Amino acid sequence: MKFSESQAIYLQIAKIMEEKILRKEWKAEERIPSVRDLAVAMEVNPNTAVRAFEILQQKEIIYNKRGIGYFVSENAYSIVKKEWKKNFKEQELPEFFKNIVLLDFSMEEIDILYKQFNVNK
Amino acid sequence: MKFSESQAIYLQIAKIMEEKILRKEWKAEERIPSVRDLAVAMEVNPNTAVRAFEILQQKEIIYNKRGIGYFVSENAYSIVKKEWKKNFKEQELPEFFKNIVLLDFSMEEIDILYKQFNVNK
DNA sequence: TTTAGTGTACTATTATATTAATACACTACA
DNA sequence: TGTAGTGTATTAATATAATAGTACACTAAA
Repeated sequence: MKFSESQAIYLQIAKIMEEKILRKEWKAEERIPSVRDLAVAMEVNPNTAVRAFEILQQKEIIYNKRGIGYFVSENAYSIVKKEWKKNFKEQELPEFFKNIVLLDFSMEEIDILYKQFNVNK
Repeated sequence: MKFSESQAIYLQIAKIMEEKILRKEWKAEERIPSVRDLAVAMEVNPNTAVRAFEILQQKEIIYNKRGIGYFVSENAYSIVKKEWKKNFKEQELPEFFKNIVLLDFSMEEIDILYKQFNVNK
C-alpha cells in the first residue's frame, strides 16, 4: 500500500482503522484482524502496525483479549465519530473555507462537484 | 509558534510561505525575510528554516541573490496557485466530500457555516 | 576598508520512525 | 498434550527530523 510521505505511516494506518469503524465494516464487539495480518495487508512491519493498535486502544476504540486478539469496543463508533466531527469542524472546515477563498472557488462550484461525487461513488 | 505534530515543521513552514504569496503579502520581485529572521519569527532552528527555503527555491517560487537574500519570483503566484488548485481538487475535495457523508453533514449545513465564516473573517 | 547582514556548508547530538529478527506467555483447538 | 495463532517485549540497525554551533564567501553601506 502506498502511504503519504508527509505523515508517519502508523498514524495513517490508525486513520484507516478508524474509518473502517465509521463505515461499519468493523462492528461493535467484533474481532478485527491480528497485528500480523494487518501488517501484511498494509505491507508494513508488524512493529509499525502495533503502534496504530496502541493508539486506538488508548482511545478505547478497541480492546484486547489475551491470546485471542483485538475487538471493537461497544462505544467505538460514537468515540470515533465524535472525534472526527470535532476535527472536521475545528480543523478541516476552516482550512477548507480558507482555500475556497484563496483559490477562487465558489460554493456553487463545490456543490456541483459534490453532486458529481455522489453519482460516481 | 505552535506546529502540528503530525507533519514535519519545515513542510509546515513551506506551506505558510506559499500562503503569504497567495495572499499577496509577498509580491513578485520583492525580497522576503532572511533565513535567520524567519527562523526567529517561527521559533525554529535556522537549519530547519533553510529546508523550507530550499523547497520553494526548487519549485522556482523564490530565487536567491548572493549575499543579499531571497526574492519572490515573477511567476510565484501562478506556480503556487496552480499547485494548490491541483491539490485541492485531487486530494482535499474528495477527502472533504467523504467526510461529509461519513459524519452526516449536508451541503446545506456547510453552506450556512461558510456564510458565517465569511462574516467573521 | 571595515562592518553587518546575506546564503551556504559543515559537524555533532538527540529524538522519532521504520524495519528486522527473536522470544515468550496466553488461548483455542485438534 | 501438542500446536498454531494471539499480543507483547526486546534488541539492533537505518533513515529522517530538528536543534546547536561554527565557519566562510559574498554584498551593501558606513
